[in-house]
Amino acid sequence: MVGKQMDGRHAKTELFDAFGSVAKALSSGRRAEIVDILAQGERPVEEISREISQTVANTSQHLQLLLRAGLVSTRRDGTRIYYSLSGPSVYRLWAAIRSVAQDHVAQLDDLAASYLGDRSALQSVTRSELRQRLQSGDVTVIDVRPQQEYASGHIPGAISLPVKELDKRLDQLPNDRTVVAYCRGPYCVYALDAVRTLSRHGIEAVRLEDGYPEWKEAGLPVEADKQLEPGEPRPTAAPRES
Amino acid sequence: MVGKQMDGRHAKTELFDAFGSVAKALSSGRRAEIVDILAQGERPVEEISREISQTVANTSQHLQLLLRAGLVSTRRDGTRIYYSLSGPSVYRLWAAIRSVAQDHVAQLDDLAASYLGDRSALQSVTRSELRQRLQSGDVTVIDVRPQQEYASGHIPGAISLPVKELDKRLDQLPNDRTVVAYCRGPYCVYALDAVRTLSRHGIEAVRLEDGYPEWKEAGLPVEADKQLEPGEPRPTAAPRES
DNA sequence: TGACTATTCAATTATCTACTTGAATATGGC
DNA sequence: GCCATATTCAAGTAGATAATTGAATAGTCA
Repeated sequence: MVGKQMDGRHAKTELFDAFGSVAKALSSGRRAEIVDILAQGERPVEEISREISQTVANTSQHLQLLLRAGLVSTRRDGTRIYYSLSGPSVYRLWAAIRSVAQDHVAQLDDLAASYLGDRSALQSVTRSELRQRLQSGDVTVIDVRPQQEYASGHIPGAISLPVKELDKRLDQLPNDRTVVAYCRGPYCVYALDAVRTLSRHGIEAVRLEDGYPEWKEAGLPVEADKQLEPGEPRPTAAPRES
Repeated sequence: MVGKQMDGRHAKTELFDAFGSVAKALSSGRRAEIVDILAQGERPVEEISREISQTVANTSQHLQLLLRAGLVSTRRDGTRIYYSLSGPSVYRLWAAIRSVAQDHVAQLDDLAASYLGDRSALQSVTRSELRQRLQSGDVTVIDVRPQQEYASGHIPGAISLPVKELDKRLDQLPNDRTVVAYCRGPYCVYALDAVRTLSRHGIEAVRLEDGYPEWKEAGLPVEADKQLEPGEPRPTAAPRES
């Protein structure tokens, strides 16, 4: 043989340790949050650190661990370093982890409820339902993530209406059509908050059952604004003057 | 609200820590090996400990960690406790980890080569190829895993011929038909060893590109010997007397 | 060039992990 | 009830991990 049965156990240990190191990269809740954010598109360190409520130094260390493990890659743009997922298999791994947690972690529903609030009163639509209703044109779809995430990829036909601006821009929404809100995924509060806000203002609103990354992963059509600067004119909701 | 924005960060931390704990369960190479074995079917502690070359006490602790994390469940049968994967999402998670490692861990090919040996000379067939050739009946398919694993599920039409017995039972194989060997999955040595052994003896042999769990996961037909006792008459290769 | 900003590095701390060893439980056969 | 076997528990150790703090790089822009 090729020197393999020489020490099969040692080689097997090293091989499976390599698989273990991939899992270890996601074994920290903070790194799981990072991957969830990067699933929306690339981000510089400082923004990630704000999202996960950690110091920049600590976030940088988490990111470098993810980088060494191969799950993310970097791109320098001037003084900023943008991190992104290395490929679609990384997102699929993240989705697989959520799925196991959903299926087999007893407390998960409680934890989700205490972060997301009570979802029982809020209606949701599936991806295929939304797709049909988009084609027949009888809904307004809003992307309630930060505009930057909308810019790096969104559902065609959706308008960008970040949940933080929702209160100020309610008048831009029709009140004779159902509004469908979507955000980062099944454990993101934005769409839920948006639906709650809209309902409170008498606008019929539902949410997409999961988020943009799941839509994209399912192979459904997506659209991106190529080069959008930070504080740029961006797609808005229904034009005021109409 | 429902007491959620009271401490959204704390709730988010706990939720994502729960996802992290799922990944952490697979962050040890030894536990990854355990999951790979349990993907073949349930197993008692002592056998698992032998497979992963660890003491029974240490293996037991790994298993209990997997149990607490929700990835495995147990069944008592007399004095033995059989561990098994809690559900299909756990296998999918394991497959997702391998896939990320394959795509993004630089040294993986080297590690795999040093455990599995040089695969370049050995032919493999895909699942769909194998399925077609099974239907046209022009191949002999052998399951080279330990017979117990064959018993708890195998490809219909395959015969059990554990790689450890292959040398003694070569005469049970036809030498006028191609033999297809399969085993536990893409990082299992058994099918590779079997193909090498058969080729050395002048029998045309190829391997299935991956293993039984992948076949089953793909939704292809499977077959199981329901209640098979440990040292029982088992399905054998071609009958001697024919 | 020099001030400014984004990111990384280095050193430290408290906590956790994998594995070992030896003893404790629990079940089934006699 | 008692022995044998399978599994778990408990205590200990060496090494790893997440987060903190403060300093060091490496680009940008005036």
